[in-house]
Amino acid sequence: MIQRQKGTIDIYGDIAKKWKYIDSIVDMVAEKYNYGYIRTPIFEDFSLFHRGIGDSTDIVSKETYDFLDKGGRRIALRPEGTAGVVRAYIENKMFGDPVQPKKFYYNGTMYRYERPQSGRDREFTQFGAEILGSDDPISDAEVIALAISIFKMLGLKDLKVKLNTLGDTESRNKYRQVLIDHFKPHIDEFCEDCKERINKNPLRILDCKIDNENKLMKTAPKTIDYLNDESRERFEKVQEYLDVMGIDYEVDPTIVRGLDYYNHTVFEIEDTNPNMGLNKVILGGGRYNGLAEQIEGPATPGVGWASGAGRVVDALEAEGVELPIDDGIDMFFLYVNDEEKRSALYYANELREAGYSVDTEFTGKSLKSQFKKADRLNARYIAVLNSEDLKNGEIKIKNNQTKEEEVVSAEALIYFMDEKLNTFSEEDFDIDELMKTKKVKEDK
RNA sequence: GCGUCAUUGGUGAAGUGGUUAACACGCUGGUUUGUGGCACCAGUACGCGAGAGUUCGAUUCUCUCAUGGCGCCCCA
Repeated sequence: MIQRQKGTIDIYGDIAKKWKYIDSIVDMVAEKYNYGYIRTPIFEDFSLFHRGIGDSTDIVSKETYDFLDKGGRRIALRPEGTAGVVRAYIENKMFGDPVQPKKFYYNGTMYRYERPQSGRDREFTQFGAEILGSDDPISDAEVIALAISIFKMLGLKDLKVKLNTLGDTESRNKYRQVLIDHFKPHIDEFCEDCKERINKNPLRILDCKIDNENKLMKTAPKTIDYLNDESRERFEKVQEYLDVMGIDYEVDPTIVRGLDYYNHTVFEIEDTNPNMGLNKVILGGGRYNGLAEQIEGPATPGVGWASGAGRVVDALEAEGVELPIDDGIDMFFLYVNDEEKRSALYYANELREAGYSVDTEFTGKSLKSQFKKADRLNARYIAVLNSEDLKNGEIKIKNNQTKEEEVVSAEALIYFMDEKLNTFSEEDFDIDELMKTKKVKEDK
């Protein structure tokens, strides 16, 4: 049997509804912040992700899903969204657009060639946002605000923003050296991986799970202490702007990005719910002023983030958030004979065009099993078609909650549905409650 | 790439080197010729991830592969 590829998943049924709902919230909130939807190719030239030199070059090529196409071109499936967006910005000369900065959001599948494990598949979905063309800290703050808005709108509550700065290249290099000087004399006390990391990417020692109790970790120098004035001021501004928007955050000196094009602001958002397990980070991002130049475009400052949709689903699960996913259908048509079947088809079609969700029997099973099916589909009403009734221009409709049955004129079927399903009841809208929440907002 | 545990029907799963692979849910039909969700009865794996080996005989033992879970590396 042909099975799906390692590290891929099929999304369908109720889970698919969740994903669609998340997508719709991302769209809605991003549009409110005036971010434009961008869709870049899933495959790109390998070198887009394998540019230049740096600590992480080996890693990037090791885990990139790449291949030679029939023309001998080296193709990579995109491992992340940012590089493609920056490439598109440059290639389409969007830097020439009079409205700057350009603000983008995307949502799509990404690929990494690695062994699947908890929360990590080979094909996975990320949504993300980028601001290109602004070096002002307001953009750092806004992009974080957008992320928080999306998560809040989804119903997540246990959110923690962790913020740090890597400073500019000068500050970063200085810090890097100080860090090496700090760990090097005692590197024997650390794990094998850290002994590697001190040469390849010393910042990542701070992330080590094995050595995190080592006293040198706590006494390790902090990036903040090695910032030059410009970098420090910028970091303070980012915090100031977050304060203005009332966004809680925590400065965490251990937040570090693996890739070397990051500078200045870096951040992560965690879901702190105890049910989350090991993978608490649901979003990561930062400023990448050097990236555009690395891919041979005009120097363009940028800041953005990406969030794994799978992790967000996990977070919703962990927090027990009930998504307002409308399941169930308005009407299910039952029939037995062929004449009734045609009527089912006719009226189902009519109701669908009037905007109702309707289904009917396909397999011609017993009435008993049709009732069961209607229940499974969570039908609010069941129409039991009967030749006798149809002759009189009538349809028997059963309310599947109350089990009450009434005979309705077939002509007035849509009117019947309008009356039953389309009216606002007092319970749907609690005006006082709405006003109360509005007031609280205004008081702030 | 490394380590580790797993893989039995539509689903959850039990199980043994040897005539019929439990049990439950579900599904189909019937009791009840076209108003169900209850109850009872019956049916429901030419098959135990794939391939090879050991054996008189393997779903059960061994090996290889595939996939999954967890962890490591790495994490954009």
